[in-house]
Amino acid sequence: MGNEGLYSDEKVCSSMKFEVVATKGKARAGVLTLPHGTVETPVFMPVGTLATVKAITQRELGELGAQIILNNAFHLYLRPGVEIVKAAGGVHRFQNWKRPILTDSGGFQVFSLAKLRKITDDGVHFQSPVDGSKHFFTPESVIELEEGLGPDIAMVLDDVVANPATHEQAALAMRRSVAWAQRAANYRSRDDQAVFGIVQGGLYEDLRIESAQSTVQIGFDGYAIGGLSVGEKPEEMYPMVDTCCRVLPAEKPRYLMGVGTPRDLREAVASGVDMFDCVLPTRLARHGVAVTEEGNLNLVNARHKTDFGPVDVHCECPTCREYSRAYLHHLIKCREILASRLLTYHNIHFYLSLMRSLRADIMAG
RNA sequence: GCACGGGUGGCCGAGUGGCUAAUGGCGUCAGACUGUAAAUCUGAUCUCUUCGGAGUACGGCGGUUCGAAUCCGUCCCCGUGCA
Repeated sequence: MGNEGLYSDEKVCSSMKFEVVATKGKARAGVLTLPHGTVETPVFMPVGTLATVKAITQRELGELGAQIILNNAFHLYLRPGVEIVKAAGGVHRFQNWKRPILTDSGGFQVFSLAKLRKITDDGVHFQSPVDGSKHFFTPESVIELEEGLGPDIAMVLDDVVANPATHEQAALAMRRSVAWAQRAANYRSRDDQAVFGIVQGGLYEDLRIESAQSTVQIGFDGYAIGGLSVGEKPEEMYPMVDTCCRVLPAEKPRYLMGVGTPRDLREAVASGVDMFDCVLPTRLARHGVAVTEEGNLNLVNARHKTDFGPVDVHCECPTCREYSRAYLHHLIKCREILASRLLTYHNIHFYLSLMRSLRADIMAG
Protein backbone atom coordinates (compact mmCIF):
# COMPACT_ATOMS: atom_id res chain seq x y z
CA MET A 1 0.00 0.00 0.00
CA GLY A 2 1.09 3.54 -0.74
CA ASN A 3 4.32 4.65 -2.30
CA GLU A 4 7.60 3.19 -1.16
CA GLY A 5 10.06 5.98 -0.54
CA LEU A 6 13.53 6.16 -1.97
CA TYR A 7 14.90 6.12 1.52
CA SER A 8 13.94 3.69 4.23
CA ASP A 9 13.28 6.32 6.90
CA GLU A 10 11.08 8.41 4.59
CA LYS A 11 7.61 9.14 5.85
CA VAL A 12 4.85 8.88 3.30
CA CYS A 13 1.14 9.19 3.05
CA SER A 14 -0.18 5.64 2.92
CA SER A 15 -3.37 6.69 1.17
CA MET A 16 -1.73 8.66 -1.63
CA LYS A 17 -0.69 7.11 -4.89
CA PHE A 18 0.62 8.66 -8.07
CA GLU A 19 0.84 6.86 -11.36
CA VAL A 20 2.10 8.26 -14.65
CA VAL A 21 -0.15 6.78 -17.32
CA ALA A 22 1.24 8.43 -20.44
CA THR A 23 4.07 10.64 -21.54
CA LYS A 24 4.75 12.83 -24.53
CA GLY A 25 8.25 14.22 -24.58
CA LYS A 26 8.80 15.42 -21.03
CA ALA A 27 5.07 15.96 -20.49
CA ARG A 28 3.20 13.44 -18.40
CA ALA A 29 -0.39 12.46 -17.80
CA GLY A 30 -1.03 10.84 -14.47
CA VAL A 31 -3.55 9.74 -11.91
CA LEU A 32 -3.15 11.02 -8.38
CA THR A 33 -5.09 9.08 -5.77
CA LEU A 34 -5.88 10.94 -2.57
CA PRO A 35 -8.07 10.24 0.46
CA HIS A 36 -10.96 12.21 -1.05
CA GLY A 37 -10.70 10.98 -4.61
CA THR A 38 -8.56 10.73 -7.67
CA VAL A 39 -7.12 13.57 -9.70
CA GLU A 40 -6.19 13.31 -13.35
CA THR A 41 -3.07 15.27 -14.13
CA PRO A 42 -1.93 17.66 -15.41
CA VAL A 43 -4.44 19.52 -13.28
CA PHE A 44 -5.34 23.07 -12.45
CA MET A 45 -6.45 23.66 -8.88
CA PRO A 46 -8.77 26.64 -8.46
CA VAL A 47 -7.69 28.82 -5.57
CA GLY A 48 -10.06 29.02 -2.63
CA THR A 49 -7.90 30.78 -0.09
CA LEU A 50 -10.55 31.25 2.59
CA ALA A 51 -12.29 27.94 1.98
CA THR A 52 -14.19 29.43 -0.95
CA VAL A 53 -13.35 29.83 -4.59
CA LYS A 54 -14.52 33.41 -4.68
CA ALA A 55 -17.87 34.10 -6.34
CA ILE A 56 -18.94 30.55 -7.16
CA THR A 57 -20.40 27.70 -5.17
CA GLN A 58 -18.96 24.27 -4.46
CA ARG A 59 -21.83 22.84 -6.49
CA GLU A 60 -20.77 24.95 -9.48
CA LEU A 61 -17.14 23.94 -8.99
CA GLY A 62 -18.27 20.35 -9.14
CA GLU A 63 -20.23 20.99 -12.32
CA LEU A 64 -17.17 22.60 -13.84
CA GLY A 65 -15.25 19.43 -13.14
CA ALA A 66 -12.81 20.85 -10.62
CA GLN A 67 -10.98 17.85 -9.20
CA ILE A 68 -9.08 19.48 -6.37
CA ILE A 69 -9.05 22.96 -4.89
CA LEU A 70 -6.59 24.90 -2.84
CA ASN A 71 -7.11 26.44 0.59
CA ASN A 72 -4.68 28.55 2.56
CA ALA A 73 -3.68 27.40 6.03
CA PHE A 74 -2.35 30.82 6.96
CA HIS A 75 -5.64 32.54 6.18
CA LEU A 76 -7.77 29.83 7.79
CA TYR A 77 -5.56 30.04 10.88
CA LEU A 78 -6.38 33.76 11.13
CA ARG A 79 -10.04 33.30 10.25
CA PRO A 80 -11.99 31.35 11.38
CA GLY A 81 -9.22 29.56 13.28
CA VAL A 82 -8.25 25.91 13.21
CA GLU A 83 -10.45 24.99 16.17
CA ILE A 84 -13.62 25.96 14.33
CA VAL A 85 -12.57 24.03 11.22
CA LYS A 86 -11.79 21.04 13.44
CA ALA A 87 -15.14 21.36 15.18
CA ALA A 88 -16.80 21.39 11.77
CA GLY A 89 -15.09 18.10 11.00
CA GLY A 90 -12.20 19.37 8.89
CA VAL A 91 -11.85 21.54 5.80
CA HIS A 92 -13.90 19.23 3.59
CA ARG A 93 -16.95 19.23 5.81
CA PHE A 94 -16.56 22.87 6.76
CA GLN A 95 -16.90 24.04 3.17
CA ASN A 96 -18.86 21.05 1.88
CA TRP A 97 -16.29 20.06 -0.73
CA LYS A 98 -16.02 16.32 -1.01
CA ARG A 99 -13.15 16.08 -3.47
CA PRO A 100 -9.48 16.60 -2.62
CA ILE A 101 -8.12 19.78 -1.05
CA LEU A 102 -4.56 21.05 -0.87
CA THR A 103 -3.60 23.64 1.70
CA ASP A 104 -0.82 26.07 1.08
CA SER A 105 1.23 26.70 4.17
CA GLY A 106 1.40 30.47 4.23
CA GLY A 107 5.04 30.80 3.19
CA PHE A 108 3.95 32.97 0.31
CA GLN A 109 1.71 35.11 2.51
CA VAL A 110 4.59 35.72 4.89
CA PHE A 111 6.60 36.74 1.84
CA SER A 112 3.95 39.12 0.53
CA LEU A 113 3.21 40.71 3.88
CA ALA A 114 6.66 42.30 3.62
CA LYS A 115 6.83 44.87 6.40
CA LEU A 116 4.77 42.92 8.90
CA ARG A 117 7.21 40.02 9.28
CA LYS A 118 10.55 38.92 10.63
CA ILE A 119 12.11 35.68 9.46
CA THR A 120 14.67 33.80 11.53
CA ASP A 121 16.12 30.31 11.18
CA ASP A 122 13.68 29.21 13.84
CA GLY A 123 10.54 30.47 12.10
CA VAL A 124 8.68 33.59 11.15
CA HIS A 125 7.22 36.33 13.29
CA PHE A 126 4.45 38.27 11.62
CA GLN A 127 1.57 40.55 12.33
CA SER A 128 -1.90 39.61 11.22
CA PRO A 129 -3.02 41.64 8.24
CA VAL A 130 -6.52 41.32 9.67
CA ASP A 131 -6.10 42.88 13.10
CA GLY A 132 -2.38 43.50 13.64
CA SER A 133 -2.03 40.79 16.29
CA LYS A 134 1.38 39.10 16.55
CA HIS A 135 1.98 35.47 15.64
CA PHE A 136 4.86 33.05 15.25
CA PHE A 137 4.94 30.24 12.69
CA THR A 138 7.47 27.43 12.62
CA PRO A 139 7.72 24.50 10.20
CA GLU A 140 6.34 22.34 13.00
CA SER A 141 3.46 24.61 13.96
CA VAL A 142 2.38 24.88 10.32
CA ILE A 143 2.31 21.09 9.95
CA GLU A 144 0.32 20.89 13.16
CA LEU A 145 -2.07 23.49 11.77
CA GLU A 146 -2.48 21.64 8.48
CA GLU A 147 -2.95 18.30 10.21
CA GLY A 148 -5.68 19.99 12.19
CA LEU A 149 -7.33 21.43 9.10
CA GLY A 150 -7.20 18.06 7.38
CA PRO A 151 -6.59 18.61 3.67
CA ASP A 152 -5.49 15.75 1.39
CA ILE A 153 -2.22 17.53 0.69
CA ALA A 154 -0.32 19.87 3.02
CA MET A 155 2.49 22.15 1.90
CA VAL A 156 5.54 22.73 4.07
CA LEU A 157 6.43 26.21 5.29
CA ASP A 158 9.04 27.71 2.97
CA ASP A 159 11.03 30.93 2.66
CA VAL A 160 10.28 32.83 -0.54
CA VAL A 161 12.36 35.70 -1.91
CA ALA A 162 11.32 38.26 -4.53
CA ASN A 163 12.94 38.16 -7.94
CA PRO A 164 15.40 39.49 -8.71
CA ALA A 165 17.35 38.29 -5.68
CA THR A 166 21.12 37.98 -5.39
CA HIS A 167 22.65 34.52 -5.44
CA GLU A 168 23.41 34.95 -1.75
CA GLN A 169 19.84 35.94 -0.84
CA ALA A 170 18.36 33.15 -2.94
CA ALA A 171 20.78 30.61 -1.44
CA LEU A 172 20.00 31.70 2.10
CA ALA A 173 16.24 31.43 1.60
CA MET A 174 16.60 28.13 -0.25
CA ARG A 175 18.78 26.49 2.44
CA ARG A 176 16.45 27.78 5.12
CA SER A 177 13.55 26.25 3.17
CA VAL A 178 15.36 22.91 3.05
CA ALA A 179 16.06 23.02 6.79
CA TRP A 180 12.45 23.87 7.47
CA ALA A 181 11.32 21.08 5.13
CA GLN A 182 13.39 18.61 7.11
CA ARG A 183 11.80 19.79 10.35
CA ALA A 184 8.34 19.54 8.82
CA ALA A 185 9.07 16.01 7.63
CA ASN A 186 10.32 15.02 11.06
CA TYR A 187 7.24 16.48 12.72
CA ARG A 188 4.47 15.16 10.49
CA SER A 189 2.35 12.49 12.11
CA ARG A 190 -0.66 11.76 9.90
CA ASP A 191 -0.20 9.01 7.36
CA ASP A 192 -3.51 9.82 5.71
CA GLN A 193 -2.31 13.23 4.57
CA ALA A 194 0.25 13.87 1.85
CA VAL A 195 2.95 16.45 2.46
CA PHE A 196 4.77 18.19 -0.38
CA GLY A 197 8.20 19.75 -0.12
CA ILE A 198 8.97 22.97 -1.99
CA VAL A 199 11.95 23.69 -4.23
CA GLN A 200 13.35 27.21 -4.02
CA GLY A 201 16.50 28.84 -5.37
CA GLY A 202 15.31 31.96 -7.19
CA LEU A 203 16.52 32.20 -10.77
CA TYR A 204 19.80 30.34 -10.18
CA GLU A 205 20.10 26.95 -11.80
CA ASP A 206 22.70 25.67 -9.36
CA LEU A 207 20.52 26.62 -6.41
CA ARG A 208 17.44 25.06 -7.99
CA ILE A 209 19.35 21.81 -8.51
CA GLU A 210 20.71 21.84 -4.97
CA SER A 211 17.28 22.63 -3.58
CA ALA A 212 15.55 19.90 -5.55
CA GLN A 213 18.16 17.30 -4.59
CA SER A 214 18.09 18.26 -0.92
CA THR A 215 14.32 18.30 -0.76
CA VAL A 216 14.04 14.96 -2.52
CA GLN A 217 16.56 13.51 -0.11
CA ILE A 218 14.31 14.43 2.80
CA GLY A 219 11.50 12.57 1.06
CA PHE A 220 8.01 13.88 0.41
CA ASP A 221 4.85 12.62 -1.26
CA GLY A 222 5.23 15.23 -3.97
CA TYR A 223 7.37 18.20 -4.85
CA ALA A 224 6.45 21.77 -5.55
CA ILE A 225 8.38 24.38 -7.44
CA GLY A 226 8.02 27.62 -5.52
CA GLY A 227 9.31 31.15 -5.72
CA LEU A 228 8.50 31.68 -9.38
CA SER A 229 6.29 34.26 -11.03
CA VAL A 230 7.28 36.75 -8.41
CA GLY A 231 8.57 39.50 -10.66
CA GLU A 232 10.65 37.70 -13.30
CA LYS A 233 9.91 37.37 -17.00
CA PRO A 234 8.42 34.17 -18.45
CA GLU A 235 11.66 33.59 -20.33
CA GLU A 236 13.50 33.58 -17.00
CA MET A 237 10.95 31.37 -15.30
CA TYR A 238 10.62 28.54 -17.84
CA PRO A 239 14.25 27.33 -17.68
CA MET A 240 13.97 27.13 -13.88
CA VAL A 241 10.84 25.00 -14.17
CA ASP A 242 12.56 22.75 -16.66
CA THR A 243 15.64 22.39 -14.45
CA CYS A 244 13.56 21.46 -11.43
CA CYS A 245 11.59 18.87 -13.40
CA ARG A 246 14.84 17.32 -14.61
CA VAL A 247 16.00 16.77 -11.03
CA LEU A 248 12.71 15.80 -9.39
CA PRO A 249 11.80 12.08 -9.35
CA ALA A 250 9.52 10.93 -12.16
CA GLU A 251 7.35 8.85 -9.85
CA LYS A 252 6.21 11.75 -7.69
CA PRO A 253 3.80 14.57 -8.61
CA ARG A 254 5.28 17.96 -9.47
CA TYR A 255 3.44 21.10 -8.57
CA LEU A 256 4.30 24.55 -9.92
CA MET A 257 2.99 26.95 -7.32
CA GLY A 258 1.06 30.07 -8.21
CA VAL A 259 1.41 29.72 -11.97
CA GLY A 260 -0.01 31.04 -14.18
CA THR A 261 -1.11 32.29 -17.56
CA PRO A 262 -2.41 29.82 -20.16
CA ARG A 263 0.96 30.09 -21.87
CA ASP A 264 2.76 29.36 -18.57
CA LEU A 265 0.65 26.23 -18.11
CA ARG A 266 1.41 24.92 -21.61
CA GLU A 267 5.13 25.55 -21.20
CA ALA A 268 5.30 23.98 -17.75
CA VAL A 269 3.28 20.92 -18.73
CA ALA A 270 5.71 20.44 -21.59
CA SER A 271 8.53 20.44 -19.05
CA GLY A 272 6.80 17.80 -16.94
CA VAL A 273 4.75 19.67 -14.34
CA ASP A 274 1.61 17.91 -13.10
CA MET A 275 -0.19 20.42 -10.88
CA PHE A 276 -0.90 24.13 -10.89
CA ASP A 277 -2.78 26.77 -8.99
CA CYS A 278 -3.19 30.43 -9.74
CA VAL A 279 -5.45 33.27 -8.68
CA LEU A 280 -5.47 34.74 -12.19
CA PRO A 281 -8.66 33.17 -13.56
CA THR A 282 -10.71 34.07 -10.49
CA ARG A 283 -9.17 37.47 -9.86
CA LEU A 284 -9.31 38.55 -13.49
CA ALA A 285 -12.95 37.50 -13.53
CA ARG A 286 -13.78 39.79 -10.63
CA HIS A 287 -11.89 42.55 -12.41
CA GLY A 288 -13.99 42.19 -15.56
CA VAL A 289 -11.58 40.16 -17.68
CA ALA A 290 -12.47 36.98 -19.55
CA VAL A 291 -9.66 34.59 -20.46
CA THR A 292 -9.98 33.25 -24.01
CA GLU A 293 -7.99 31.44 -26.67
CA GLU A 294 -7.33 34.84 -28.22
CA GLY A 295 -6.02 36.25 -24.96
CA ASN A 296 -7.54 38.31 -22.21
CA LEU A 297 -10.75 40.14 -23.05
CA ASN A 298 -11.35 43.21 -20.91
CA LEU A 299 -15.12 43.42 -20.91
CA VAL A 300 -15.13 46.72 -19.08
CA ASN A 301 -13.95 48.38 -22.30
CA ALA A 302 -16.51 50.58 -24.05
CA ARG A 303 -16.15 48.69 -27.33
CA HIS A 304 -18.26 45.87 -25.87
CA LYS A 305 -21.22 48.13 -25.12
CA THR A 306 -23.19 46.98 -28.15
CA ASP A 307 -21.45 43.67 -28.84
CA PHE A 308 -24.23 41.11 -28.53
CA GLY A 309 -22.04 38.14 -29.38
CA PRO A 310 -20.69 35.74 -26.75
CA VAL A 311 -17.44 36.20 -24.83
CA ASP A 312 -15.90 33.30 -26.73
CA VAL A 313 -17.72 31.66 -29.65
CA HIS A 314 -15.72 28.46 -29.16
CA CYS A 315 -16.52 28.16 -25.46
CA GLU A 316 -19.26 25.81 -24.28
CA CYS A 317 -19.70 27.21 -20.79
CA PRO A 318 -23.13 28.58 -19.75
CA THR A 319 -21.78 32.12 -19.58
CA CYS A 320 -20.77 32.01 -23.24
CA ARG A 321 -23.86 30.10 -24.35
CA GLU A 322 -26.40 32.24 -22.52
CA TYR A 323 -25.08 35.80 -22.23
CA SER A 324 -23.57 38.45 -24.49
CA ARG A 325 -20.51 40.63 -24.11
CA ALA A 326 -22.82 43.66 -24.03
CA TYR A 327 -24.74 42.19 -21.10
CA LEU A 328 -21.56 41.31 -19.19
CA HIS A 329 -20.20 44.79 -19.93
CA HIS A 330 -23.39 46.26 -18.52
CA LEU A 331 -23.19 44.09 -15.37
CA ILE A 332 -19.57 45.08 -14.83
CA LYS A 333 -20.28 48.79 -15.28
CA CYS A 334 -23.09 48.52 -12.75
CA ARG A 335 -20.87 46.50 -10.41
CA GLU A 336 -23.44 43.77 -10.33
CA ILE A 337 -22.25 40.68 -8.49
CA LEU A 338 -23.51 38.45 -11.30
CA ALA A 339 -20.65 39.73 -13.47
CA SER A 340 -18.11 38.23 -11.06
CA ARG A 341 -20.02 34.99 -10.89
CA LEU A 342 -20.45 34.55 -14.64
CA LEU A 343 -16.86 35.48 -15.46
CA THR A 344 -15.43 33.34 -12.69
CA TYR A 345 -17.43 30.43 -14.05
CA HIS A 346 -16.16 31.05 -17.56
CA ASN A 347 -12.52 31.55 -16.56
CA ILE A 348 -12.42 28.43 -14.38
CA HIS A 349 -14.07 26.56 -17.22
CA PHE A 350 -11.40 27.85 -19.59
CA TYR A 351 -8.55 26.77 -17.31
CA LEU A 352 -10.01 23.33 -16.61
CA SER A 353 -10.73 22.78 -20.31
CA LEU A 354 -7.23 23.81 -21.18
CA MET A 355 -5.81 21.25 -18.77
CA ARG A 356 -8.14 18.53 -20.06
CA SER A 357 -7.03 19.22 -23.61
CA LEU A 358 -3.37 19.20 -22.62
CA ARG A 359 -3.95 15.85 -20.89
CA ALA A 360 -5.79 14.44 -23.87
CA ASP A 361 -2.93 15.49 -26.09
CA ILE A 362 -0.43 13.63 -23.88
CA MET A 363 -2.68 10.57 -23.72
CA ALA A 364 -2.89 10.58 -27.52
CA GLY A 365 0.87 10.41 -27.61
C1' G B 1 -45.29 91.02 -5.29
C1' C B 2 -42.02 91.08 -0.83
C1' A B 3 -38.12 88.60 2.24
C1' C B 4 -34.41 85.23 2.65
C1' G B 5 -31.30 81.26 0.37
C1' G B 6 -29.09 79.52 -4.11
C1' G B 7 -27.25 79.04 -9.60
C1' U B 8 -19.29 76.23 -10.18
C1' G B 9 -16.35 71.75 -15.32
C1' G B 10 -20.98 65.12 -17.73
C1' C B 11 -23.43 64.93 -12.36
C1' C B 12 -23.04 66.18 -7.09
C1' G B 13 -20.26 69.58 -4.48
C1' A B 14 -15.74 72.67 -2.17
C1' G B 15 -13.91 77.35 -2.88
C1' U B 16 -15.81 84.00 -0.74
C1' G B 17 -10.12 89.26 -4.39
C1' G B 18 -4.13 87.02 -6.71
C1' C B 19 -0.93 80.55 -4.32
C1' U B 20 -7.60 78.55 -8.97
C1' A B 21 -7.98 75.27 -15.27
C1' A B 22 -10.45 75.67 -10.13
C1' U B 23 -10.04 70.39 -3.56
C1' G B 24 -13.24 66.08 -3.23
C1' G B 25 -16.72 62.37 -4.64
C1' C B 26 -19.42 60.10 -8.64
C1' G B 27 -19.43 59.11 -13.71
C1' U B 28 -16.45 58.28 -18.04
C1' C B 29 -11.88 56.31 -20.57
C1' A B 30 -7.67 53.24 -20.24
C1' G B 31 -3.97 50.17 -17.76
C1' A B 32 -2.34 46.55 -14.11
C1' C B 33 -3.30 41.82 -11.86
C1' U B 34 0.60 34.71 -11.60
C1' G B 35 1.21 29.55 -3.98
C1' U B 36 -5.61 36.12 -3.25
C1' A B 37 -4.65 41.68 3.15
C1' A B 38 -7.38 42.27 -4.21
C1' A B 39 -15.89 42.53 -6.23
C1' U B 40 -8.95 45.63 -5.93
C1' C B 41 -5.26 49.09 -7.35
C1' U B 42 -3.04 52.89 -10.74
C1' G B 43 -3.39 56.75 -14.33
C1' A B 44 -6.17 60.13 -17.47
C1' U B 45 -10.55 63.05 -17.85
C1' C B 46 -12.33 71.89 -20.79
C1' U B 47 -10.33 72.85 -26.08
C1' C B 48 -6.06 73.32 -29.22
C1' U B 49 -0.73 72.43 -29.19
C1' U B 50 5.40 72.48 -33.02
C1' C B 51 4.40 69.97 -25.60
C1' G B 52 7.51 75.66 -24.61
C1' G B 53 2.64 76.99 -24.20
C1' A B 54 -2.06 79.23 -26.12
C1' G B 55 -7.34 79.88 -25.76
C1' U B 56 -11.97 79.58 -23.30
C1' A B 57 -14.43 78.79 -18.39
C1' C B 58 -17.75 79.31 -12.30
C1' G B 59 -26.41 81.56 -14.92
C1' G B 60 -26.57 86.37 -18.78
C1' C B 61 -25.00 91.40 -19.42
C1' G B 62 -22.46 95.51 -17.42
C1' G B 63 -19.20 97.64 -13.66
C1' U B 64 -15.22 98.20 -9.56
C1' U B 65 -9.97 96.59 -9.42
C1' C B 66 -3.24 96.12 -11.56
C1' G B 67 -6.09 91.44 -10.88
C1' A B 68 -12.90 88.65 -10.00
C1' A B 69 -15.89 82.07 -9.50
C1' U B 70 -15.11 85.36 -5.31
C1' C B 71 -17.03 92.69 -4.59
C1' C B 72 -21.20 96.05 -6.90
C1' G B 73 -25.56 96.86 -10.33
C1' U B 74 -29.11 94.69 -13.26
C1' C B 75 -31.69 90.77 -15.70
C1' C B 76 -33.01 85.45 -15.99
C1' C B 77 -33.85 80.87 -13.44
C1' C B 78 -34.50 77.52 -8.90
C1' G B 79 -35.88 76.66 -3.54
C1' U B 80 -38.24 78.22 1.11
C1' G B 81 -41.38 81.57 3.81
C1' C B 82 -44.91 85.65 3.90
C1' A B 83 -48.71 88.05 1.27
